[in-house]
Amino acid sequence: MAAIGFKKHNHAACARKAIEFAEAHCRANKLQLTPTRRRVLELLLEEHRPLGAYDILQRLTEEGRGAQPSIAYRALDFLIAQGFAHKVERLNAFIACTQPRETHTPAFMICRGCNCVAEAASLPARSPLGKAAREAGFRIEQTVIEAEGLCPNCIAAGGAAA
Amino acid sequence: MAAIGFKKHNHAACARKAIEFAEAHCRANKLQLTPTRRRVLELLLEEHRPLGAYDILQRLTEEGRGAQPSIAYRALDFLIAQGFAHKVERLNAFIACTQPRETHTPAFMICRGCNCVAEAASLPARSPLGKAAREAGFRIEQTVIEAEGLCPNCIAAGGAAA
DNA sequence: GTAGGAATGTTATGTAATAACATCGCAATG
DNA sequence: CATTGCGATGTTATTACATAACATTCCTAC
Repeated sequence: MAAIGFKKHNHAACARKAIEFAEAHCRANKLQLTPTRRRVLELLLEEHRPLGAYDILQRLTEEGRGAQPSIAYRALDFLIAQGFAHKVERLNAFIACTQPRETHTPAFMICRGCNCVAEAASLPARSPLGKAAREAGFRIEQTVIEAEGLCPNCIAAGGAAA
Repeated sequence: MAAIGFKKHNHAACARKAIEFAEAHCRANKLQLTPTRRRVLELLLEEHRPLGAYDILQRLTEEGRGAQPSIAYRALDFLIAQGFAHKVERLNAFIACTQPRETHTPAFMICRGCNCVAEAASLPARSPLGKAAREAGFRIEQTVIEAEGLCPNCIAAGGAAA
């Protein structure tokens, strides 16, 4: 839980924190937060919306960092592996992690009105899914938990056929 | 819960039941279970694995039912809308519903060892996600709940680097 | 008998992701 | 200081997934 949710907040500060966390994490684990990787993380942090890999690629291209899908996918793979970003399967798109310091299985709330996404921490073990898995003898390694609907702002606005 | 799980079972019987249910549902709601729609459902029911849209399309083509993606996607859209099938977002693939009679939000357990998938019924309202949504004022309309890991058979087999 | 709606046919295009292989730069080691 | 190994990039090509847009067919209801 503890979704940072759909409230306004200080973007610049949250982005700066995330970058600092990534830097520290990479230093501590001898990983390279290379310019492209760092830039992709910055791009994701500028939004609380998911970006497609090709949106990112376009930005990179405009900035002269190469025009091939691999460029974007490789950076994204790294960011995801380190927990700095997540893939939103429902949208085939990517989003910066808003709570990178905790080990977590992210859960997303995707607003179909304004296309924003909030991240919550899920606890798979406690969910009905976790229970079903135990009963079935299934060993969960990763989970995708995504809800689509309307955020409070869009509900208030009577947005998108609420 | 109540995953039909990873056990062996009578394929033919479960497929027949699902088809019968679909027929009845369509009759009751004046919907057309056309030959292509019916055939796609049958194809999905032959497996407890997800099939890609293009896998299905290939089968349809071999059977002389047209070779364009739309054919497959339209049939799948119909089956999904009626709850006879689901999309597994993680795999960009489709699977027949194993519990069509209940209104449900499906949850999937995807085995990376044998590529089989079991369906469980999730209860979004009771999950951590449901709680987070209530706290955030988010109105859930649809959920994607998917777990990836190893099924009991593959664990027993020491399968795929268990 | 013809108007409307649902389903299908068909062509084309758009979007997402990966494969495969070459190269570069750096750091550890002998 | 050569060389080997590895992680990161560069580059070309291909594969996979999905939808747009428009024509046609077929049934049914008026």
